[in-house]
Amino acid sequence: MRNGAVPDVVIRRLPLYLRVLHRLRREGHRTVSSEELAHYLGLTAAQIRRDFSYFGRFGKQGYGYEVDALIRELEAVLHLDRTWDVALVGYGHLGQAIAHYRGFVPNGFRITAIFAKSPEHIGQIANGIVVLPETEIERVVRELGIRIGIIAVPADAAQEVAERLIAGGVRAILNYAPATLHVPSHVIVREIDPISALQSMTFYLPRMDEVPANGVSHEDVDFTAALPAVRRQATS
Amino acid sequence: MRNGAVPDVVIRRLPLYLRVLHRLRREGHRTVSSEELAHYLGLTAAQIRRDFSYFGRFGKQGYGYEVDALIRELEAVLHLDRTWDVALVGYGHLGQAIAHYRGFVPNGFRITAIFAKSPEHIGQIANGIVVLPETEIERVVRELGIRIGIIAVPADAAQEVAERLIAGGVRAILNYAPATLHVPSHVIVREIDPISALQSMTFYLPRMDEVPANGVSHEDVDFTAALPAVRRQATS
DNA sequence: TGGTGTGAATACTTTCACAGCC
DNA sequence: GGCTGTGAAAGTATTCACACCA
Repeated sequence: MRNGAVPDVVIRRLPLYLRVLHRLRREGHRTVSSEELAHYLGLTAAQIRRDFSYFGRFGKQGYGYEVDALIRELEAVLHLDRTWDVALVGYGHLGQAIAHYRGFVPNGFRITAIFAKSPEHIGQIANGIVVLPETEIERVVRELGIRIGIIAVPADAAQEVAERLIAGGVRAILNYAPATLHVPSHVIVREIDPISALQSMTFYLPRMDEVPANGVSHEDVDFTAALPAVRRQATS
Repeated sequence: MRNGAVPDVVIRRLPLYLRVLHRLRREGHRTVSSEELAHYLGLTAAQIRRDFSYFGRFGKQGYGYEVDALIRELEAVLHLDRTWDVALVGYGHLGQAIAHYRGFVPNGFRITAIFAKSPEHIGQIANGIVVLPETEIERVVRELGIRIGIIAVPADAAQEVAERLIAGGVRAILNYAPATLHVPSHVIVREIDPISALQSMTFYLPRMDEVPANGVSHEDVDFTAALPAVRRQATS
């Protein structure tokens, strides 16, 4: 296993493990079993043990995993034992919301450059960062050594922005634009696409507005014996 | 699998097909081949034909697909030949951005109820909708017959909000909170999680100069096989 | 005893490759 | 000739089930 490739689907689960582990640590748990983790995440214990096994033997038989040590291991695997600078492109409604989001820093990311096209946005200041014109992307990204970009521009501008980011040295793109980016194979892209997520859920909803006569009422529902919907999806 | 016949992974691709098809129609294309669609989406032609084959025979041999007809077929499959009402819970930074997003309506969704906890938000008006207290969720969602909810509250409030939405009749949840929701099996959940997306990409980024001394390095990982945005490059 | 790590089995997804039809 | 739809094959991912160990 050591020399083999790690499936991307495994990599995408690691941040979810970290999220739960941080919560457990906050709540004072010292150890955790694969069974408990599975419960919290709506996965199976075997899957969690298998996932960890790609990277090492983090557990102790008859005991489980030490929360603290496991966090350190997984953060090292994901290269989260440092802070990553991020370039944000787009400063409309969405871009501004992203620029002001307080969740990046505690999770290892820091927006250190912001770019916009519209003259009304350029020169504004967000969290102490001056919004620069998009023509500066390549130069600034290169000078700051930024490897991660967030695209929050309209769909028809996304490809061009991606190319500028990549020209400046970006290797990972978080794409909020509803467009498929065409990038070279050394660049990774993840999509944030709420419209697609909604549109894929309506498949499972009956067309009619009325609640079926035999529908399940909430009193019948067992929220603790979780069979979370997480299992039927990957990422959004 | 909720549906029993069609894999969820296929369902999640259908909105992407629709997105490209709408663009093609806007640009005046009358027909399209699986090969072209594959190119635009970074998938393979065989995969696209296979996906469509779960729902019918939409193409014409030697010819391809009629863009217009294919859009209608896929929208019918996804139950997008109507408008879906959506309840939004949370009216902080994120909730407000969602409430004002103009992309829902042209894609079949309309926010018709908004709920918040904080007294400073309750009573505000967004797009003509009064922000109601979260205690009203169950009653209002039931009275309006809403089946889709968007959760944009802090992680530690998300489970309770989900339960209220479900109690009111919601069957599909778009969850922006960084928390795993535990829901009964007749409810579907999709996650919007930019932090996890970022954290899973850093795995593939070398830490500055250094290559991990042991463990799996990014070169061992076959992400071309897992990442659509990357694979297209090889195909084209 | 309780829980890990992992071969083997199973389940799922994608791709190949080609018959068939326009 | 060109392109779909689909059996069959190949490739991935998950789950089972148990040896083994603290």
